[in-house]
Amino acid sequence: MITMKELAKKLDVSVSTVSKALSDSPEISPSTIKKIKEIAKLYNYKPNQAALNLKNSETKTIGVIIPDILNPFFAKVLHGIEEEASNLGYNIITSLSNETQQKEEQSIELLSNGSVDGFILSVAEETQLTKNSDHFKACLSNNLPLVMFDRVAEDISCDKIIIDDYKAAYEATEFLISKQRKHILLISTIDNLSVGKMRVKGYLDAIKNHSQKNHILTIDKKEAHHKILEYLISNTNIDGILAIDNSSGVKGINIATALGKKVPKDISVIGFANESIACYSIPKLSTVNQHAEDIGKKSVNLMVERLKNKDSKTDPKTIVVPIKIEERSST
Amino acid sequence: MITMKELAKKLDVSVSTVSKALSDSPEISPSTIKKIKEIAKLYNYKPNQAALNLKNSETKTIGVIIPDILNPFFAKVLHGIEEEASNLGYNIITSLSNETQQKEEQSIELLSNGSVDGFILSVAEETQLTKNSDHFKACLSNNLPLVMFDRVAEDISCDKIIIDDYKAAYEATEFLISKQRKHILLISTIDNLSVGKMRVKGYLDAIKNHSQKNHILTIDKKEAHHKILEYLISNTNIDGILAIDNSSGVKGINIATALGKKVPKDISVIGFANESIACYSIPKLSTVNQHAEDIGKKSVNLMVERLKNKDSKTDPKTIVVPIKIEERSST
DNA sequence: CTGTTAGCGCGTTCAT
DNA sequence: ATGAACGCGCTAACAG
Repeated sequence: MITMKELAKKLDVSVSTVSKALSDSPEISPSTIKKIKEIAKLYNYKPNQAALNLKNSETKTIGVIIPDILNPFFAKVLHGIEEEASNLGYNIITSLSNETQQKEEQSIELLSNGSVDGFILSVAEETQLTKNSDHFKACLSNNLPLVMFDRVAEDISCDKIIIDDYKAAYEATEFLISKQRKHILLISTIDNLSVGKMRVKGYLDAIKNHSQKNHILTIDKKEAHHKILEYLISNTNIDGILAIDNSSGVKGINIATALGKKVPKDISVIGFANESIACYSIPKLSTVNQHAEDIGKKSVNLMVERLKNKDSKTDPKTIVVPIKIEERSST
Repeated sequence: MITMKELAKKLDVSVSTVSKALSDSPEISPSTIKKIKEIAKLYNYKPNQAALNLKNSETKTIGVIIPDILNPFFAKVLHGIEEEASNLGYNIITSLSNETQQKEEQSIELLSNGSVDGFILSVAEETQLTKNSDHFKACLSNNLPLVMFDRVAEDISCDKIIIDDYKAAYEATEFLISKQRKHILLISTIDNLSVGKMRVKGYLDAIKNHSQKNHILTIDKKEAHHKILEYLISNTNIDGILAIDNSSGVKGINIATALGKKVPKDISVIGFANESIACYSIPKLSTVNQHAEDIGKKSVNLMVERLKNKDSKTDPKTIVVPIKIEERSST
């Protein structure tokens, strides 16, 4: 990497002349500007990012902490974040918490040293259980802005992007009811998460308001197949499934089919997922589309806006992203 | 963020004393070391990363360019990369090429300014078609090490991590043959990729050596369902499927089942995928496990090793990661 | 044992 | 129109 100093020596001018020329300063004569720019291009000069970071005390880099990159929802959000950040001239440093609080804390700690200008994150499962948010507070008192998406910490005052999980589940349930379903089963592998709890609430209220009986199956992801199979065998009256995580819906269809049921004639299924998973069943799973990419993009927008107005202490915003029910042949 | 300068002023010592004290220099008396460390902890002092980057002209950051984060194989590799990098004290800046050459070039260009110490990447689909590798060359001539994994550029001399795609497909085919399969269909959505071509070769040779007839279905991912269905309807003799991408195997099972075939009695299926996708069919798909996390970890190891010996020009290595056939109930 | 100086690469005064 | 000097935060060489 060639430096200004070296360019200056080659042309026998001063470093500051080079600096000014490269930024088209009116102080420098057009001819020398041309000369300097030519040699800069020739040697493929690029301003050293580390030096700029130090000088400007900003890095144009956002720290992103993702709980689980194998979850297609988070993968999509990351995609949205990366795209928008790239468009706005920001880089992202990605950390994966793997749902542990320890890694989440460590990531924040390690990057809170001038490596990033702020954090975009979704709270790790473990952190949602312990409800410990000291590391988030440390972040803010460190003057590093925070944007939380999807899974947020209630007691932290920062920008947030969420979907209306209650409403989403309520509407999805009503959607099944509108299909004349009388025994709708809710399947959840995420009952320990804030979003999971809200979805269950939405389901229960919809069920209640339509005077139906609720059926809830709470399971661990690893034993999903086994438990769903068992449940559907013992409860043959189930004619609708609302899967509030992203994988149980497809499994539900496949298991129901294996049991000889016709989907959607005998049983309707809808899940919180997206096309990339919905296509792994026949018929394709209907979904509550959470617009993951959008969530990512909006997170970056919030972050960049806040970085621009670092001094002016505007109030934290919470943006609720609308969901959309995408009907496919499973309902 | 408090600086050394400020700490120094508080204790009325010089900045270099603070610096030395914090690194336990024997030049400083134990008592002042203690004093300085205490106040440093009190004010939560952290060395400014930008300053260190500038001083050491290294960032302890690796640029990672992933073609498609929704592909679980790449998601897993990223997981491995992140984990190993984190263990070794490195951060990663992640870019997504979305399979385009333009974004791949842009990412390299943007980060080749002291933002990262090197790149770990898998070549974008488009780049594999155009065979243009000027941006990779620029990288190397810029003295930024390159590690390519899975999809590599043949004409670039750098460290590489691959699986033996030829052998993997050959063995997977023989595995099906050992199950008495006589009409094995190869399904591919990645015939334009180097890895896809090698897998087809492996399949063809295995088929030939066992005097069977080959059946190849090359399709676009978007129309996979439709085309596979069509093919299986017109070719009822197919009794085995080798899916060389990560999604067609599950689809194959589901479609065969929908057509009334018993898996694996009537038809055996094996795919290049992993547990996270294999579980979306009944029975679960058997897979050629590519040890994605391992590939990620090894990539980081290669990179870090090369960064350590920047001066000594050791020859580029190509590491071949062994694959493993994981039989599940679909074969 | 502690302090002064210099320099990493850059942009921004302030002089000339 | 050009150059010299300074500082961002840190470490290392050199003085005392």
